[in-house]
Amino acid sequence: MGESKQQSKQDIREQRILDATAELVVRFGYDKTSVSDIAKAAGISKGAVYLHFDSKDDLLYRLILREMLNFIEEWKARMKADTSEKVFSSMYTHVLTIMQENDFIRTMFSKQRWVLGGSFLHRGNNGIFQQRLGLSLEMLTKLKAVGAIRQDIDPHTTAYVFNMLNYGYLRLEEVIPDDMSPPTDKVIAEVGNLVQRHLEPEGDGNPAAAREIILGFLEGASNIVRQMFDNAT
Amino acid sequence: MGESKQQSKQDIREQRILDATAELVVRFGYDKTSVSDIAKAAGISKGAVYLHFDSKDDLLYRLILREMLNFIEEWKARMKADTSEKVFSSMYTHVLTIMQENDFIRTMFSKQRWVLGGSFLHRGNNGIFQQRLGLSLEMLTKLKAVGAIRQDIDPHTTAYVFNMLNYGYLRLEEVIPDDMSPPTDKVIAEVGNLVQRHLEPEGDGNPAAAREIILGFLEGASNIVRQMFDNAT
DNA sequence: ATTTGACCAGAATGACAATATTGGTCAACA
DNA sequence: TGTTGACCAATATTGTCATTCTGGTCAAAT
Repeated sequence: MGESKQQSKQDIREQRILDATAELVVRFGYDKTSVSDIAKAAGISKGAVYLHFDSKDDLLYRLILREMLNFIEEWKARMKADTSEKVFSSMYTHVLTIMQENDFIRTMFSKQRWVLGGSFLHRGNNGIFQQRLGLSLEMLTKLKAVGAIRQDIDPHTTAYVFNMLNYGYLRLEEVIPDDMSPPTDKVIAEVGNLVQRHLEPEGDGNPAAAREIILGFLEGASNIVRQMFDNAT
Repeated sequence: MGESKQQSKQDIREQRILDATAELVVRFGYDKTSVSDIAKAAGISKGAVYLHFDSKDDLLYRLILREMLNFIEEWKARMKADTSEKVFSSMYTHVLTIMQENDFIRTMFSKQRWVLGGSFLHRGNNGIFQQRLGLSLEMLTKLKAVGAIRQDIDPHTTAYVFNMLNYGYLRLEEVIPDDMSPPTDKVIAEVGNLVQRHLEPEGDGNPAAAREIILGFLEGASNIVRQMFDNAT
């Protein structure tokens, strides 16, 4: 850390390009967003974009990694700042809240194919999403091992059900008209309670141990993405 | 009950038409299914279809009503046959199971626009689905009033969250590859537990009262659809 | 050493005509 | 009486091709 000022200026412009891309991709989708549009939105020439990224695909790939990293870091920060004993509720409400507040993340996870566009996904970049299930599975397994969640819970099935919840949360709004939906913060709180009650063992459980495992999981996830990031640079 | 044999024969053919329609619509969608195809699959001429139904739209509308009625009746039957004390779990596992077993219902609720086709929905037939939320809201309100569920539950929000679960259940399989998904019956059981734990009040709750209300709700829903059915004939 | 924008080959788009299908009708038929 | 399938206007689909737009490059300008 502590790079030269020149490097830093390059970095700032790179971030501006990524910002512009995120905004345009959310609005129009990857396929309908041209490199010229991105350059224009970032206030530079098209050629300059290629000074930072190998290709349009590379640009999107790097954007996804950046947003995933931000997402996990934000999640970790909120978890650390949250001292509530209801760790599972906290964990879940934070994810949903961050998703709600980050346009790109939300759109990417819900619209998926539409936003990223067939062209990008049909190039083998599909696997980025599939490890989400694997990671939360591992976390549940650990939580069960130390007795921080009910013992009659099957991690694999539960991981899947949580993904159901997540996906339903992201997509139900397409189906239910706005004026029939309860306020978002109420929905998030309710889901938090739901998760808490489902996982919490009889008695007091073991919130401290659970916290450790969850933070460890986030740390691990963060490292994985960071490593993908470095490999791509 | 007890109609003439002539009437009955007409009815049988009407059902065959509806059966054929259901099968074709699930496979190809409403817009891509032609009346001639339906007639051919039902083993009659195209003109005969119009002896039973005013229009193609009318045909689909009646099919939807029939399937919804079957769905509710099946649900009611299973609830009556199920004497478990975990009423909420039962209620939910039965819905999911029926959905799993009924191609048309499952497809209709998950693919919606795609299956029913823009042409049908853009004619104001959209409202059919939206009262689902309203009904389960009413049911939760009653359950709360008699103390059969936790008192800190907000019926509106909870109804929405349950719809999230439902919708996620139907659509997640599009995103998670089959070989990563746990067996369906495990998922259904897990969701049942989740719902049970979320609604169940401290202590033993009041399963008997809950059963009554749920069955009453199903009865009401059944009647509503039946009335729509009669109005459309 | 940077940054640009004119430039290129290939892909996407849209206007249009030719063609095929559609939902629905009805005279002829059984 | 109950059923059919040829028939029709309206709509949807297909094939075409000139035009535009795309991602990516690179000589020229700064």
